Amino acid sequence: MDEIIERIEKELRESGKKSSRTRRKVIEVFFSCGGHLSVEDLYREVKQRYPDIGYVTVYRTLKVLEELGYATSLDVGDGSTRFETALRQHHDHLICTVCGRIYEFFEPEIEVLQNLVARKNDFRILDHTLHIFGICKECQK
Amino acid sequence: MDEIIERIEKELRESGKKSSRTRRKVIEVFFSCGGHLSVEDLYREVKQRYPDIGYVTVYRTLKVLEELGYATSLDVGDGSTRFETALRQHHDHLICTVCGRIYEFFEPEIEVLQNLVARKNDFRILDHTLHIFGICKECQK
DNA sequence: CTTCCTGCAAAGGATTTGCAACGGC
DNA sequence: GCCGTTGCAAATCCTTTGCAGGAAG
Repeated sequence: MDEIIERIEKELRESGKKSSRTRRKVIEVFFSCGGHLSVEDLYREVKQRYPDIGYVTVYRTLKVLEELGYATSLDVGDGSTRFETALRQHHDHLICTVCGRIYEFFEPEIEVLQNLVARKNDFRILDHTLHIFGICKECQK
Repeated sequence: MDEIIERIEKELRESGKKSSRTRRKVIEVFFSCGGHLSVEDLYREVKQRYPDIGYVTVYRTLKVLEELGYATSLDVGDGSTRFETALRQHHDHLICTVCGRIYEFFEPEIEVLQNLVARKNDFRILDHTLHIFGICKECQK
């Protein structure tokens, strides 16, 4: 946990930015929460532990993390952007339209097929998102 | 073309809505354009042929079409929602991050694998979106 | 002491809503 | 005539920006 933050702070400095106390706190909360948080969600968590930190700072910190590659934004179609930590292996999402929960999966075969499709179309892949919307196990009961 | 509009108008009436001249015009333009239009795009097209139609009506008409299943919204990550006609077979998208062009593809194997993933997770699929971002053939030159 | 960061308020863009007039059935 | 639709303006939601003060290097 601390190593991650230190690595990020090091990269921040290397890219001409600064590592402030405030920013460190936001990053710390973000990584300790872990889920698929909206800015709103993260702000709420941050506020609880550090009441003096403002909304805009959370936004800007997430943006910086995304630039450095430590956060990934995803659009689940509910109007607000979600962010997740980008330290783990690539994965895709099962999104429950009833409760909003987000589950992750990784299917190597699908990845392979995507590359195939790209090659067939002379398309150079930079990124991809696969979102499966539906009803999760819990909500089917 | 006309059959489609008539089918939609019939469904509109059946679902307690109405089929007005204005709405018909918007629907007509939407289907004649065909691409992956933003509300802005469609509004511009509509305005050109029927200057009296308002922005909000385009929004609302697209929403109605989506409800009835004749339009699908997709988020390509550029801030505004795109809409496409939903009469064709399901397909996924290659989105060029340089020129913004959107290409379509369909890979049955991927569909099968998605169903497999869902089954493994006891997840009932309602829908899915697979967006591959990258650089298209044209823009690689 | 220069540059970046912070927090507030204010601006911005996309989308939705309230409301009075209008149009379909 | 009743109820959905239209168009305008205003409101709303999420996100970004301007700016003055504060902190980092």
